[in-house]
Amino acid sequence: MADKTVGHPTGKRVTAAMVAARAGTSVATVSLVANGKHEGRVSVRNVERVRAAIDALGYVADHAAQSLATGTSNIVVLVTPDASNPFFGSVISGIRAELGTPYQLLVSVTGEGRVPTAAGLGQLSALRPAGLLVEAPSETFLQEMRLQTALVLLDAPGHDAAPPAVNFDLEAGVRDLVAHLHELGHRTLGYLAGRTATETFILRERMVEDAAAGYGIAVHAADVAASIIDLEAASAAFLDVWPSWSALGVTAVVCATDTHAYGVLAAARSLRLRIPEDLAVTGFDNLPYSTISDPPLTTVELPGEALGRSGALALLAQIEGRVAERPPVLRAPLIRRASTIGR
Amino acid sequence: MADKTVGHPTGKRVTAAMVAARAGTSVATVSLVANGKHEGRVSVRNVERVRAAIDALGYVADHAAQSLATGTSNIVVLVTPDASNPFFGSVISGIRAELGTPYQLLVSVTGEGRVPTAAGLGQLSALRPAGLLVEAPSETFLQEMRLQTALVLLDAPGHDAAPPAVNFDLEAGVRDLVAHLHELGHRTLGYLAGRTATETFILRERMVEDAAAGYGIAVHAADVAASIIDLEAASAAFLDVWPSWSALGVTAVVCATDTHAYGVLAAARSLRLRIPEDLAVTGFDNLPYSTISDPPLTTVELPGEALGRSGALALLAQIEGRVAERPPVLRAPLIRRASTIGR
DNA sequence: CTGAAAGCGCTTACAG
DNA sequence: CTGAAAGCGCTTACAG
Repeated sequence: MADKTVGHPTGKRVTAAMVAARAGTSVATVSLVANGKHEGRVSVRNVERVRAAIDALGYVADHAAQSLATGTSNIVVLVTPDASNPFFGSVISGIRAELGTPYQLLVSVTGEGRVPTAAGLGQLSALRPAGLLVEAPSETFLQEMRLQTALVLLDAPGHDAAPPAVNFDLEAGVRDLVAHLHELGHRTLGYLAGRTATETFILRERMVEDAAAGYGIAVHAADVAASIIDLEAASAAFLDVWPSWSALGVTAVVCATDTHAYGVLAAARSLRLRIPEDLAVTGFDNLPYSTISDPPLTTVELPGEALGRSGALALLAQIEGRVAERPPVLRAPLIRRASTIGR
Repeated sequence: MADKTVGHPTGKRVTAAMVAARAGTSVATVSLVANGKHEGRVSVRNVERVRAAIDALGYVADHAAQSLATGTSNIVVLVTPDASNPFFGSVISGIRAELGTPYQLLVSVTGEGRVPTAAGLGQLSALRPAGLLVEAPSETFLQEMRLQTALVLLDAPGHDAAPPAVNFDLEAGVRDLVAHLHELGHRTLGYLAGRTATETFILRERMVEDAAAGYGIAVHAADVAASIIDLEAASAAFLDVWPSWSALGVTAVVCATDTHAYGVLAAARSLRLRIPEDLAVTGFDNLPYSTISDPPLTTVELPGEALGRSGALALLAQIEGRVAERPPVLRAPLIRRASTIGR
């Protein structure tokens, strides 16, 4: 395996022409065999010779040439607003698990939670990707985005038609969350969110407010002045808003992500607030760390790996022209832990 | 910005020929201007007309054609063994911060902590990447890898010559860690590691053992039977090994990563072990979660973002043929928290 | 079944 | 300063 390049000086790129020469066929035949399109078109003898030559030389079709000739590529691009959130890692895992080897996953981080620029979109389009997966897109992004490429949205509530989107069923989870807090006696909530204009975050907040309204619970919102999801920024934002929230009688704070909630835990500790006695805290995600945080975090679980998997499957169906079933809506159950119910 | 494609039916890819037609020049001239190689070679008038046409049509050079013609591409590939570790996210952030817009970052996860296959390497090479960043490579990987591409290793201890590698100065951090544990009275350590054959993990273990030997401290090692860095797998591994460690008199467990340490925290809780009174726990990474874990985690900080930044800078120097200074060795300081010193 | 040839959309000597 | 043309390495009708 390690000596694939033996027989040819290293540094020389192996081309179809070299394979053809060795196999004693034309380049066309090499292409047919290399792409498995030889059934009934290439003699068994030549198929074998070409295969042997491919193996011996370690030939892999040049990606650029191939994609120029076919007008497409085997690159799947994941556009994501934020690489630092660990939720993102599980989504990648899920995508890769379903995508398999024929495709290369290109992660394009729009950066700092911002919308990709027109130039960025141009660059993406210039790659002629086989397909695009766009995570938590903003409204603006969706408008600017009109590529002629297979496209699936991940966590883009309100967009389950065209392009297809894999979404979470936040409704049930949020309802359970608010009911849970109500049952524990909370009547005034704080809601801490990131400042990104991402649909899914806007929706989380609205859903919490709607559910709370049903119980006559008041909700006071505050934004984290950071473009990415960041524990320390969330901490600072909470320290900032706590005096006013405290005066308003806030007894529980619902955070847009677990990471925000961790920030609140850290801040609350520095304020010597007891959790949940003085303040209950909840998140969204159910990151693995929520089991070992102090205290463990009550949260609405968002299955990132499943999101990635379903998205990849939907995209593959589209790429390969198969009839795509409507992507699933993923359950987002409430996980009750000590940050609301105590130990 | 949103109507860049106005004037031409959407779905039509804009080519240099279309730009040339509109500007009234040849394609060659378009190429020169688009690539900023027009100084003293294209009349001011034509530069302007081409630029106007490029803007009007929203032209972006086709990536495949460009890379076929030039023999290279603007893709930088990050090869990483594990996307689920949040440490990885900070490395990506750092890389992107330095790489800037001219390059596209392609993240190739070798998957499950394994070495990439020969086929995988072939696929990478077929992309003609501008450069490769390889995170925590295994020995095998380095042997199979002989691409004619700019290459920088990240966290590849013992490989700071050629290819260049950005490494952590683990020595000092580990020495401080072991001294710290010794000072607290620990004389028998457990060492919990992942099973991946990654150099950096092997080195961490050896360094701990060496430092411990200096103090006459015994070290008992155990492996997590999971190919990726995973809290729950680490938890299970610890539950498995604890009876024997306990019998051996282990009073502190050093973990190869913070994530492993979180697993130990979770397991210890289920065993009702008090930390650090019954068992001290430490990690490597200093993930943000280590401040809000129960208890907060003593750990050797590995600056992931800085790793990514330095790696990207070294790679850019190589790509652009600049004289590269030797990449820095990054400090990895010991962070003392309650998981060893108590509250 | 087979191969010569056109074409994908660029870049880059080259001749003018 | 300018453009015609070759060439990058494939794939795919097409003619045989």
